[in-house]
Amino acid sequence: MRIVFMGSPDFSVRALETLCELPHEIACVYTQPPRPAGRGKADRVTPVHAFATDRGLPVRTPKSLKKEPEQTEFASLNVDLAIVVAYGLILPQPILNAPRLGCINLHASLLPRWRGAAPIQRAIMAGDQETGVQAMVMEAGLDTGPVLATARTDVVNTDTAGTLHDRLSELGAGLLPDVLAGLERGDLSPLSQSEEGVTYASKLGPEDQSIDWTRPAAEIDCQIRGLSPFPGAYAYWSEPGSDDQQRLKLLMSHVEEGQGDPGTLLDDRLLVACGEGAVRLTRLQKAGKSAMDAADFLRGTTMPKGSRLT
RNA sequence: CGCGGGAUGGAGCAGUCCGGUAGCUCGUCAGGCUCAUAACCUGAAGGUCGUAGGUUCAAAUCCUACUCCCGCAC
Repeated sequence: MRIVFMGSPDFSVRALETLCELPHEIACVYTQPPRPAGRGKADRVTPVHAFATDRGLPVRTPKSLKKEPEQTEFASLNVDLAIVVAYGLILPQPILNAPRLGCINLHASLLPRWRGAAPIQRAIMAGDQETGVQAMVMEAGLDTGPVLATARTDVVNTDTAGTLHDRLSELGAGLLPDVLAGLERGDLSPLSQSEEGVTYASKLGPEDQSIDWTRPAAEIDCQIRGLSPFPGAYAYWSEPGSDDQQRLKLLMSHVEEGQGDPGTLLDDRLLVACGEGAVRLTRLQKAGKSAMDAADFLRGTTMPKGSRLT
């Protein structure tokens, strides 16, 4: 088949790599345009862009697909299928209609749960025990199309958004060979999504990152792991006798017994009282420093029992 | 030219302002002790102080350029 791949972040790269190994022709790779990002202000190409360039694949980076010239150009590729994995642009109906077999999307949740932007993080933050990745037929609605294939995985209490991201990326790529073969034969049976259990994984914002210590420990633990390693949950702490608050990024934790005034350190080894129970911080990062495990962190920073995180 | 922090034995840090024998907590190794819930005691090894120049009798420390890491913002 002649295929267009559309994707942007690291999550998509694994799928593109798999696609390269399959006996199909990649007509073009669409990805988000280079933008000023990171420190400095240099334009950065997306991970998909970098990978495609490396493989010598043609790349296009339109800012939008809503205008007719882009749509015409897309249609003129005359492809059988578009595979979309975390592309980051809305595909208008003319685009969806252009490929002979339509557009399929890989989405990192068990739909209809966690439709939208940040399904991996939201699944952990909500304490889901299981999640997965699905291939679906794209429709105009946001992640509403019928499902073609599913891979499931348990979410364990040592998972972070990072570990889950890597696993789902791998599982998603693994769905492609069978899905493409099935589409080619025309013998897949798309399964409409349930109308119940719909949730939306809204984009992460600053309000998701700050910790409310009055919440139960289990929820805070999920918040910390769901935002790790990126963008990170954070708390403020000031050394005893000092007024400067320093921002600490909290990257890993687990729930332990304990109770006290929410936010108070219950020992000198990073056990923090929550509204219900306590969390032990096991990996964290000071501003300007690299992330480190609790044991390393405590060699250079003393956080005595009784001091407070806010 | 977005703002800012940082690089010092294996780990995490102090020392830099005010130049003068490289220090702390841990780890490692050797010996001792024997139940101390992060065991303890004694001893030892281990560092051209990110790189390249410059100033100086003397540079981790002052000056210049560069590399790499990170926080914010985007």
